[in-house]
Amino acid sequence: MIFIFAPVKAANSKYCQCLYFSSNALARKIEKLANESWKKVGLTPSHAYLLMLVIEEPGIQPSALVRQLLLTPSTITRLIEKLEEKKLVVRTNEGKLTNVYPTPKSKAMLPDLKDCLVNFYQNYSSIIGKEESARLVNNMNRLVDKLPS
Amino acid sequence: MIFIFAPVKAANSKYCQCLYFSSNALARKIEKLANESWKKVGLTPSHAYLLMLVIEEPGIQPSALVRQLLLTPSTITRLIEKLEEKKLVVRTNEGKLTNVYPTPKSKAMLPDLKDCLVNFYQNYSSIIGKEESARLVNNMNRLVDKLPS
DNA sequence: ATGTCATATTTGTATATACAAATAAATGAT
DNA sequence: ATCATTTATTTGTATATACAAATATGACAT
Repeated sequence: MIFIFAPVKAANSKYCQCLYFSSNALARKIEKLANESWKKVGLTPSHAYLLMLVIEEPGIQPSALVRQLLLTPSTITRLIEKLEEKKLVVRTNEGKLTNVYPTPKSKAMLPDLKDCLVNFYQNYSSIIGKEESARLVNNMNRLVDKLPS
Repeated sequence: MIFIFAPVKAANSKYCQCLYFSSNALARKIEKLANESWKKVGLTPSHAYLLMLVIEEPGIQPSALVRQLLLTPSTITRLIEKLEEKKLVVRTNEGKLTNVYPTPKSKAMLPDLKDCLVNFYQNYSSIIGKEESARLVNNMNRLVDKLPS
């Protein structure tokens, strides 16, 4: 295959040997791919992951979502707010705790959400290979756990 | 070492086997580490990388910066605008092209910028190891180049 | 009981990034 | 020469995320 115009490649970048550069470039590309996969349910991947956790564990608290999604408390609140606007979750307050519950509407969406997840997985693993992606995911997670929070 | 409260770990997350989750979690942590390293020059890592490219190649055009940094044209424009406000670069227009030049102020900063780069590299490689990080960076770049733009 | 500290959540604000559309200039075909 | 297409850049707007501060509640020692 001949590229008349040079394709934009990380390998062509001066800073491609820097972890900052590579991890960001990768995350942005993956994000784009994931957005495609979750378009069918009209949610961003983050909202969809959070919603799936809520459906699987009704009444789950924001602090637990923080731990599951590795996002900050404020981000979790904002994600929940958006899902609440869309009538996909409801919040109840008991003392200082908040419980997040799915609605009938979102429970009915669960099969579609799982389809998106499968679709996304198949999508990226067809591009980069099942074993390779599994290996990379493991390496990345090891790193995440080593780095300071 | 005993953790009274469970640390937040990717391994504890339900979705830790998903590339979306892992790549984002990693990028966010790396971003935080990088922000620390570049605090000394008062720039975010993205601004600093862009600025270093401009200093190394005065007159470089936004389109070239897009290719080097794997960011979108609009993002590049916004980054340049901010550096212009800080009097670290200037722009000239010739026809449809734009040239970006460093200022004396930013040229004087180059050693500090490189220090930040070295500091960042030493920082993360002391945490995760030189070979391991190099290997990971290579894997990530291979992926970036495989994924559709 | 009271006061201090820790925990859970939300709110105000800032920021990097992207998409889509707009603008402008260059190229090429007829 | 003129018109359509491509290329380069900017602008308007939206969004996910985070930090810092605010709020509220619970726990615990005295």
